[in-house]
Amino acid sequence: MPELPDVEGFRKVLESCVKGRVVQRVEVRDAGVLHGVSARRLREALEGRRFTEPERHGKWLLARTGGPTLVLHFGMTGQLVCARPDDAVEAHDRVLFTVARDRQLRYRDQRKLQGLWLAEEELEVARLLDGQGPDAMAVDRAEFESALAARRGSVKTVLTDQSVLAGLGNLLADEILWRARLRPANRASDLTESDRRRLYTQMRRTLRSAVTAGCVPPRDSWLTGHRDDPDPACPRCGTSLRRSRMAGRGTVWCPRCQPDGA
DNA sequence: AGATATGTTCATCC
DNA sequence: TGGATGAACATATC
Repeated sequence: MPELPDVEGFRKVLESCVKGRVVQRVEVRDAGVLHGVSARRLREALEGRRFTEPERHGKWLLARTGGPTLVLHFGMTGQLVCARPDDAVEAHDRVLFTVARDRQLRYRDQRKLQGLWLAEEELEVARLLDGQGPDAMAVDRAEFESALAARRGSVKTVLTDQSVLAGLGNLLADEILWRARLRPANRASDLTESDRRRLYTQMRRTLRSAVTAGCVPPRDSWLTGHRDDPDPACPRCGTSLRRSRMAGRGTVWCPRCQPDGA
């Protein structure tokens, strides 16, 4: 699930569910999601602290407290849900944060590919986010264009490289490239000035809608709405979509709308 | 049984 | 050094 729009949705969950509230109890049900911190230390560090304004960078989420910062990454299946303490605990609820008699934040994750970190100080936050490129939502046109121009790899690989641009995942990259009419395998450094401008514009538009939806919506008019069709057709021109694999990730594109570069 | 899945990291080869 | 590829991580579903 989680790409930038999903994580932005989780940031809003933090904002509405726990911001301004004091952590009353931390319950670690599966310490396998903790990185570099014990369940005991996590509890000691957070119980009694008040959550402040949460932040997001790319696919990383920072739950700040004024003291230590809880840093979250959701891998492919993680999510953050606002529940009530007496709601039944689900199989994949890994850590529970009770912040009121009727409010409990839950880190839920099936596959445990990523998880939670505790940054005791700002320097550790910086260390965890070290190597992340500019956030895809916040990057300006000039920065975006120069980041792309400097890379020789395929444009899809570059878009999903978190050290170039933070936040885009597999679905978003395919969606944006389809809207910008660029073939994923084209080299980023071969894009023309107008290709790059179009790509930036479409990235913004796509992100705006997806953030509103809280995910990359599988709408009929979007490429993403057809990824799982048995014989997918381009929602724009009806041509059969092509599938391939790039850097180990399933890639979908329209051979007609997204012409071979060069 | 095997392939696939929205992520990241590490090893390896060119 | 960059870039491409594949495996690994853990688990569910088609």
